[in-house]
Amino acid sequence: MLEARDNRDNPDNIHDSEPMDETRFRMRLSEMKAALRDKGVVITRKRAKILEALLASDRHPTASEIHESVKAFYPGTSLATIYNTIDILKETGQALEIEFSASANRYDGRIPVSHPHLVCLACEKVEDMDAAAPNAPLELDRVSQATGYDIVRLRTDYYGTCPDCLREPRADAANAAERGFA
Amino acid sequence: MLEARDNRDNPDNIHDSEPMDETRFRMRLSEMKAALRDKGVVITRKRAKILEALLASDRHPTASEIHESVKAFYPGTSLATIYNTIDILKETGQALEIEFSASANRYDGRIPVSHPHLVCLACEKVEDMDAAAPNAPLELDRVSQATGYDIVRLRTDYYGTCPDCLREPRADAANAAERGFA
DNA sequence: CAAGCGCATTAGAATCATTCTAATTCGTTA
DNA sequence: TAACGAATTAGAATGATTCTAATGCGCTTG
Repeated sequence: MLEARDNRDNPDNIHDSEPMDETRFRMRLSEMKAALRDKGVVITRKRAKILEALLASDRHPTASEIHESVKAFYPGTSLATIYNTIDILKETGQALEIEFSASANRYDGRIPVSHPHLVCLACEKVEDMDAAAPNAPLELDRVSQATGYDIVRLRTDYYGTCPDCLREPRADAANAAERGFA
Repeated sequence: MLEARDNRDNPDNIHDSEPMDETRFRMRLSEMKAALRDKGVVITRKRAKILEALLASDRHPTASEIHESVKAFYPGTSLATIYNTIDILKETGQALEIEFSASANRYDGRIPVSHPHLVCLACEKVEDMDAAAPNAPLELDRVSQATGYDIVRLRTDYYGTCPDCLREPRADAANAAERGFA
């Protein structure tokens, strides 16, 4: 998690955009597989690749970005399979859907519980913000009691321009395209 | 319309779902018109009706709900006109778009600055939650400084089931909740 | 090894909100 | 009244997602 930039010295750092390290990646991957198997879901090779693509990206991939990743290994893969698998992940609580209407939805398999996101309007990437996450359950209770709602999920997103895009501003489209998911 | 629930006695009440009173409605309406005219936008009769429909609804209407309202007065109105006017309202900062990918976007013309919403997954209505709004500007600064982003907008939504739907669960309630947001 | 069952996968069609396009109409001003 | 630009229109286009119906694959059982 802290391999590229070491920002442990900065107490103000409240977001986490680092790639997962190998250990964490593998742990989370088998956690996901176990959770699926518990529900009777068969882990096919394609499905395994979809889980890997979801975890490997540090940008919160869209369905079609995952599709591209998987097709590198299994060229004949259909988009429908990606959506099917994502649905299973959502149903089993193993992935979080971050909804956008202007562009494609993005998915978080690393931290499948509600937490704040940083959304860059220039390059469209989505980063996790860890700081406020622990408060979330308390917050749900507080709002439930205050409003009479039965609150089950909280969405908190901050929209703006990320440091990279602030540094080298370009046409939004070009910038977004260039930073395409691998 | 909604029967006026009197919840002034409840100090815990932090949401506001009441219809606007006549005075507030008219004030906000002329405020919106003035803001548009300042930008050189002509207020046609249809556009005026669109603004009224946006303000009159206490559910944060969708484009097509506004369309239905306006068609009662001007039957030939096209959906494109609704979207055109909404675009102008967004551009001039007079309406807030609440994005959903699973269903149609909803719009808030009453409080056009970012504030928390309560989203009912059963009946899909969106209510304002006033409590935390004053903190928003500070929050943007805090997050900007902590993350290096230039944060311009904050979205906070609570998803759950509203008191009305908790009281009388409908057949499609569970269905909508499941499909809507995982 | 063969047969059969059920889930996984597929291509392509369908859906739905939204945006675009190009033509027409309206309102204002000269 | 003429003429210009903005407003409005119907319908086509778009793009993400979901649906459908057929096919394929892996597993189990005999």
